[in-house]
Amino acid sequence: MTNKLVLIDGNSIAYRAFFALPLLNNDKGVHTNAVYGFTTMLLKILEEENPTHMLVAFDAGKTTFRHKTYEEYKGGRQKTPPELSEQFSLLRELLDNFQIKHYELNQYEADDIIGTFAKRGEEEKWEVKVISGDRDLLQLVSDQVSVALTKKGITNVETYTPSYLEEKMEVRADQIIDLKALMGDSSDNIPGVPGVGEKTAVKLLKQFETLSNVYEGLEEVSGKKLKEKLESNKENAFMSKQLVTINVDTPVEIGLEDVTYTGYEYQKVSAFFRDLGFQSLISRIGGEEEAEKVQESLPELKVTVLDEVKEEHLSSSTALVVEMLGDNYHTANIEGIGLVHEKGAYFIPADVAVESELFKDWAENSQNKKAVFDAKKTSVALTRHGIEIRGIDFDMLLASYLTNPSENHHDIPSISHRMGYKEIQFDEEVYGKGAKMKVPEISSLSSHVARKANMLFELKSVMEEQLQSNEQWELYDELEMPLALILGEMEHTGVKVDVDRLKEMGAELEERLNQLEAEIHDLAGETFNLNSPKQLGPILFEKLELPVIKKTKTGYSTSADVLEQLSDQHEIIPKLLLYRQLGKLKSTYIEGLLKVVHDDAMIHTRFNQALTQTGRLSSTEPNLQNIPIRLEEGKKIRQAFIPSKEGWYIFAADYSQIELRVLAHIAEDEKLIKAFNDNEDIHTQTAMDVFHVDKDDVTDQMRRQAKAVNFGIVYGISEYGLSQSLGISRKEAKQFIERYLDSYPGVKNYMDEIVLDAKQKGYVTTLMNRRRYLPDITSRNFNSRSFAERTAMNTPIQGSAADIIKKAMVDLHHRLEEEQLKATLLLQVHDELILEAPEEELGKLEEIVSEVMQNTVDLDVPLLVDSAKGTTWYDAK
DNA sequence: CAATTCACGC
DNA sequence: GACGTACGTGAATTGT
Repeated sequence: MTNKLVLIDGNSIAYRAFFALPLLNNDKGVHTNAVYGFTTMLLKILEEENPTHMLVAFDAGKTTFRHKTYEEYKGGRQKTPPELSEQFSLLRELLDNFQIKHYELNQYEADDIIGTFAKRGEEEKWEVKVISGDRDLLQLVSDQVSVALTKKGITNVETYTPSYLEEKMEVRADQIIDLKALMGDSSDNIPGVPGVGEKTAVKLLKQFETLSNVYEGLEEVSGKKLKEKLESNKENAFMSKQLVTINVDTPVEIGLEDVTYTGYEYQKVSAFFRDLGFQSLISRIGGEEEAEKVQESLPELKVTVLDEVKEEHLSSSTALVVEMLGDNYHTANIEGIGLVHEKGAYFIPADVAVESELFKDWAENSQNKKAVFDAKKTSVALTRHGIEIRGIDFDMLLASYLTNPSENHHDIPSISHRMGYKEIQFDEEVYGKGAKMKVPEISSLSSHVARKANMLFELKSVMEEQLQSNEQWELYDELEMPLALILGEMEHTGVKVDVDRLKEMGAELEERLNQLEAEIHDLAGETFNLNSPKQLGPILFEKLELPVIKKTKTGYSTSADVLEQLSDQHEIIPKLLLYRQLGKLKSTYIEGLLKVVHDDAMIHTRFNQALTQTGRLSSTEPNLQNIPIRLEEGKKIRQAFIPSKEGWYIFAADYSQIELRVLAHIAEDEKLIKAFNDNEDIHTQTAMDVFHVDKDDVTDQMRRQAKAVNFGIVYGISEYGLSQSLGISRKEAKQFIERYLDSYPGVKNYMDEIVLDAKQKGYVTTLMNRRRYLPDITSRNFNSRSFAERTAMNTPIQGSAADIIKKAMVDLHHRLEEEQLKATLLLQVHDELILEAPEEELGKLEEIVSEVMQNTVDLDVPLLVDSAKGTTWYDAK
């Protein structure tokens, strides 16, 4: 079998990839688009070509031997964008991980290195393939050497063989140099013969074969002008020839034997992809076989699988992993437990652990310190098996989230890899994913779980130090850690649902939806899938000829704001809007909730405490933070949320305008502070200040607009966003914001300062030192930078509000225990807390909850709390 | 199974 | 002046 040498023009492909792809940012703020594009190209080559030898050549430095011939060589070129140049080191890392040789040589270009290797490969009668975006390389084409040029995009290439080249270019490969010499090349600043383009050059070469022949037979050239041009640019033409000629005898210090390619190691490459956030590429390179190989190659970790737990297996300072497959720890089975401490690494199968009195006693003793990943998950899972874990003194999940919230993968393997420990596999590699997820045999399982515990054991102190040095220890230790256990209790307790009521509402909705569907089909004159925007679009905008207001990537937009603008144009529109509204209620809230109700009519959501960039919680399966409230139809869903015990009530307490109060406090804006101290209606106050009118002259319209501006401030929306929400022009929106900032100089000052501060430090912080990194704040891209600036202004506001309510939860939990109340927390919805309590506690509860929430922090403005009780969530208003 | 569109909350 | 515009979760459709 003959050898196959693949030569890649590194710079050229990197450039192509960079400009073909949007400027991707990974979550650390490093641009990766060129690396990504390069990688997809590389993977394609490896799959299709099966090379035995491979080399990626790069240009070195700015000057080359060609500059001696012609100083202006490549003159006038735009300098490489910094967003690209910063990717070259990653590119080299990529190649190292793939075990592909890369090379550059001072004073020479990538072309010359490629030419030299192509020639050497040719001499050995190897098959050679060159990959580039640079047409100059076509001069290398021969019977042995083919050249693939990138077309549009990056993975699309056009492969030139001698015959294809001749057909396409109308000259032979050996004439390419002369062709270029005549034509010149504006991108390399090569003059050629001015006035001679591709057409003329091809014509001349067809007639004369070579450049020298053209000049020797100049008399026979047809056309007086052309003759003159050739005559007077003879020197340029020959110099150009010299410049475009690839040096096939470059003094490279490596030879063919140095570019042997024998394949790459799955583990290395997948770890690199994981670091860069190339998730999609991992599955592309990953096969089960490779995953198994990796496991064999992992370094030893001696794990003892226990069939009985004994004293000697336990320690007062242990890393503990309670392993479950799947995300939902309210239902998932425990597969086993990993323990690592000074005496060794152990794996306890689930049934052994759960039945062991010794293990239970150890776990419930707070003197035994446990380092875990996800304290909430761990405690809920153990609680389900009758074990109340105490003494958790480290949560890697929270530590990782607090030190680097922008990271998307807070799991033990990902964190370990980021910290430089690669001797652990990803869950996906061990368990598979999706439908293929399964528990492996015990040796793989125990080894993987023990390795996780081992990483906890190894990394605890480093991560703790990081929290300390970030001044986030208090945030971690006194806020998030205690909160995790409180949230765990809330989740485990669950919320009771009136299933019959839900079903009743579902049946009612069903009827109304059927009726509406029939009416809409009737009005449209045909039946179609009402839930398909793709089918609805043509009916509204073609058949019924309604004006097109907005388009999406794939067709007409039929979103609510578009439909609202059309609502008096056709009677079908209001019906559609109603259909959508009711359809949403039925599918998401009725059917969605029914799907997750347990047999005992309880719902157990999961609060994600390590997800949002601002510090807020989120809620899943189901999301209980977006149960309808604005429209009466939807609000009725809340009638299905009821107390879990007879004679109990739902009790709800919410902060009034917490974000704006936080803004007043951190911006130290006197006017805002005064407004809150005087307990003014804040939107009316804003309207008075922005429009310079008296309280009595504030119209509903003015208050509405002021409210939208306040909303914009709190959520960090742009001028565009404000203009959309108010239905005004961007210019007007801009004026509103300016008038707002003129009215509140303290706020203006804060906004300016926080952006400067973020630029200088690279991150912003909240009241309790939560961080958000903003790498884009110095971006030269207007959009990225603007977004980062708005985020810098908004995150301290929203994040501090999140800090405050979290602290209120910790304080309240403590207080409820202290007062020995039966009342218990059920839910948190960003600025409100939902509890349930027996009737006799309601009076006391109202007092306590308000007091705790209002006094959990001391701001320059009062925090106001509204509370209410009811026999359902709906009635607690 | 992933991407797209839409809609709900704060 | 263009760019594509608060953060989340989830459902349905559609194309791979």
